[in-house]
Parts: sequence; C-alpha cells; structure tokens
Amino acid sequence: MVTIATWNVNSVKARLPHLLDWLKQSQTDIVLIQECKCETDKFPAMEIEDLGYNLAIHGQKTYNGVAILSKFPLEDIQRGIPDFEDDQARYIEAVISINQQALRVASVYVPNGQSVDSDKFPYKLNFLHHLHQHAQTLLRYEEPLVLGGDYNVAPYELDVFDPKALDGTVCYHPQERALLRTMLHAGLYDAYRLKHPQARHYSWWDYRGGAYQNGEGLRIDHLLMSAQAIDRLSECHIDETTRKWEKPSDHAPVVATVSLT
DNA sequence: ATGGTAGGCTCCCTA
Repeated sequence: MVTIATWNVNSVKARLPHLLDWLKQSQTDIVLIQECKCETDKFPAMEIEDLGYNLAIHGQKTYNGVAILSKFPLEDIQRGIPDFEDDQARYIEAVISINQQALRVASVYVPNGQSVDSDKFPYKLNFLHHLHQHAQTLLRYEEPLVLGGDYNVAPYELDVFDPKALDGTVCYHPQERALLRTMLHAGLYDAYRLKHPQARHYSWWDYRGGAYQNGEGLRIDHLLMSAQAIDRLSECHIDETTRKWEKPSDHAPVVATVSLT
C-alpha cells in the first residue's frame, strides 16, 4: 500500500512544524505540496529529508511554489507545464519508482483568479486549458498517474457550502468548473468523490469570518488519477486534523491509499 | 455589512 496526499501548506517555512508533525504522525509516502512561498535554495530540505523523504522543488520567492516529497526515489523531474510559458512556479512533475513500477505524479497550484473581472481570471482559465492539454498527453502513456493539487475550483454543487450564493464567483464560476469537468470527462478521476459520492466535505476554509467554525468551506483540493491509478485506489479522505491546530494552513490534506505492487 | 485573516515583505499584494 502506498499513501499519497496533496496539501496546500500556505508557506512551507511558516508551516514547517505542522508539516513535520503531520508527516511523522500520518507516515504518508508521497506528499504533493503547494504555496511553499519560498525559493528553492531556501526550502527547509534537511528537516524533511531527515524524515526519509526525497525532494523535488520548484520554488519562487513570496508567492506560489510547489514540491514533491517522496519516500521512494524521484526521476524525470519536470518543472512547469511543458509548452506553457509561465513565470509563476505552479507545476512540478516526477516519476516515482515503487518496486520497479512507475507512478507519475504532479503537484499543481492552479491560479486562484482573484475575481472574475480581474485579469488573473483569464490567466486561470488559460492555465487550466494547458493543464488539460498536458494531462491528455500523459494519459496516452496509459500509466498510473496522479495529478494532485490546489485546483482552486469546486466542480459540483456538493463541493461548496452555499451553491446559490457562490454561483459565478471565483472558484465556483461556470467557466472554470466546465474546464475542470472537461478533465474529469476526459479520463481523469476525482479520487475523493469516487469514494464518497454524496459526502459534503471541504478541503479549504477562508481564514476570515470564522469560516472553519461555521462550516463554510469549499472542496478545491483534488487528487485526479488515471484509470491505471484509480483501479488501485482503496481509500481516500480529507484529513482535518491540522486545520484544528494553532496557526493552521487554510487547506487540509487530501489523502489516498493506492495498492501498487 | 464590499468587511474579515494570514503570510511575505514592505508600507501593499495575494489568497
């Protein structure tokens, strides 16, 4: 059994104690993290390596930044979506060898978009378009594939606390939901939703307005898997433990267990 | 109620 998680940590330096504690207690094999908010050479690599992880980092100062933590060896590291010019560090991909079997993974941080009338919103749609194009390329390999990350999109009504009020706002706008659902209809499977078809469980809660205490969240962090990976999925859950800790990330980890021999 | 909180970094931007 191999466990794989995605977690937007909102600053790897500010969240290092939480990250280390969570890694120790959860013993997750592969962790895809987003919003590291630090340059590659300033990444707290030693503390994480000391817990037995290999690292692939695509860092950036102040904003963005993604990384892959893996107890198995990492190969063929790719930074950025191929054929997509982007000065923001939002995508890193690697091949993980597990008992001579290849599992391709990526840590993805889709732009938030800020608001629908912002110029960041078309950038978000363009990013999703290129992510979809690249996913199509990867799916043609017919391998176990996990594209995990903060997608900043809640695909269905069940994924937001107030679908009527939020309809048309960023993270729940028809255009971005359509783009994410295009990926889901083109051969990628949403691991959490597959295992919990009716559950209303969120992965992100705004820091503002006591959103977590009020149960006002969105399910925007996803583990999207190819058929070859989803066929081996035995379990998937959202781990709210860390969201209850002092000074938490606004996101909770999404964790899947896959049987790879 | 056009706010609220958090992180990084600079007196503001992003989420």
